[in-house]
Order: sequence, then structure tokens, then C-alpha cells
Amino acid sequence: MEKNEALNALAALGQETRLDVFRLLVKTGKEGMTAGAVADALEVLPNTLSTHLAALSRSGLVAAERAGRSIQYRANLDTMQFLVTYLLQDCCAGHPELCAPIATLVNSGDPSNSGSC
Amino acid sequence: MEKNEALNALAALGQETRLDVFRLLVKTGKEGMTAGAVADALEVLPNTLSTHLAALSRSGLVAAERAGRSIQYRANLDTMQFLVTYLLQDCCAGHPELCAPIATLVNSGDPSNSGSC
DNA sequence: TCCATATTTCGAGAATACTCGAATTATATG
DNA sequence: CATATAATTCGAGTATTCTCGAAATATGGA
Repeated sequence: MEKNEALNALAALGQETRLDVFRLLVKTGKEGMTAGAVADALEVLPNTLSTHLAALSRSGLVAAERAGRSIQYRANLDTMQFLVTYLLQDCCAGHPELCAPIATLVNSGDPSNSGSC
Repeated sequence: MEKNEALNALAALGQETRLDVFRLLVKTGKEGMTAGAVADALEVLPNTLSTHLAALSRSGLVAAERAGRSIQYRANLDTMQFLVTYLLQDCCAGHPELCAPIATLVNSGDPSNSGSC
């Protein structure tokens, strides 16, 4: 059920530490970061962070992969894409004209960036 | 602070009843709905709904206006635009190539819809 | 003014979420 | 095998959120 996936993602991101974690992981790109590195960067206790990473993982916003002793986490942008799409569909449903500014914004901006962001 | 606005909006939408309310209000467009009509439609007690509407209002996702005895609520798409923009910026920050699919999705679709959604 | 309607506010109870210290699991290395 | 490192799981305490019945507020009409 699509709504629940969106709901889980929204709930996961609606918590400051988790939003910070996700933003940090997005910044690091495909390489991602180890759980410990995230904990250090955000100054969160490792066990507390682990709980938040588990929540992000359950909602599909991050993916985990063991690398030696560490576990590497990275943002899953497919889920973010799904979430943004879901939100846009909601906005546009029945009233496309109301959402024009959003599409405009996404389409506009630096021309060199056109087609990507 | 931009992050807190986004955080509030995410937290507001990360709750099933509130997500339902917002989606319903988006569907009704600019006219919106009275609090009572929303309560009836979603089968939520009026006082419970009032709490959720207040939360949505605080986060800027809905606007309220008294109309006689009733209070008319409508979705505030500016805030949704802000939220989607914030999420996209996060995604693209430093790694634009990773977000291309999102922009592509927004740009593509039914040509008759091009420029709006 | 009196009454009905619409909504919100208040107060309390139950459930959920967040955080932390301690213990546990998994992996690597000497 | 023993030890160190990395991360998770467990258990408990606190805080927050959700829901509801009851009471209060605001508006419109007889």
C-alpha cells in the first residue's frame, strides 16, 4: 500500500536526529558512512543512533551493508524519489494548476543543471 | 530556520489521520472543507480532528478561515512546495546525478500535463 | 434573549517514542 | 584463542503523542 510507505518515510524524517542522519548520508553519496562515523559527526550515542538508523532502514530511506567490522549506511534515493512523487501526486490530484509552481521550480534554476535537478 | 519548517511539516504529515486530512483538503482545492465535513468524511471525532487540524495549521500545511458558524480549512500548497523543494535540495546537494530520476519523473508524464505537474 | 450548531479547549488515560547505560553479537587481529 | 573494535539489542525511565468525554467558546437564527 503506497500510502503506508509514504507515511513511514514521512514519520521517519519527521524527527530531528533522523532528518540530520539522512541529510548527512545524502551528502556523502553512494559511499555512505559507517554508523560510528555518523554518530561522531552528529554527536549522538552509538546505541541511540542505531535505533534511528534502524527506523530509517525500516522505512527504506537508508540501506545498510557490512564492511568488515563496520556497517556502511547510505541514503536510498529511490525511496526519496517515491516520497516526493507521492507528495506531488497528492498536490496535483484534481487540481494540477495549484501545483504548477512546484514543477516550475524543479524545471527552472541553473540551466547547466537542467535535466538533473 | 528552514530545517525546522521542513521538520514540522514532515512530522505533521507523518501521522495517518493528518496525512488523510491533508490529502482530502488537497482534493477539494481552494474551496476547502469545514472542520465538520472533514470529521464526517474521515470518521474522526470533531475534537480529535480539531487537534490534528491545529497541528497541520501550526506547520503551515493548512489555513483556516471562519465562515459563519463553520471554519473552512484548505491545504496550503505553498508549504508543500517548500517541503518538496527542501527534500529535493537535500537529495541533490553535492550529488545531482543521483536525483536525476526525480526531476525526470516530474518533467515527464502526460504531455498535456506538461508545465503543471 | 434563548437556543441550536460548529468548533475548540481542557483534563486524563493509554500508547508510543526517545534516550541512556549495560550487556550482547559480530568481526578482525595479535 | 584472547582481545579489541563496531554495532546492535535489551531494559528502564522520561517525555511526548494520541484519543476521548466533558465543558467552554463563538456564531447565527427564532
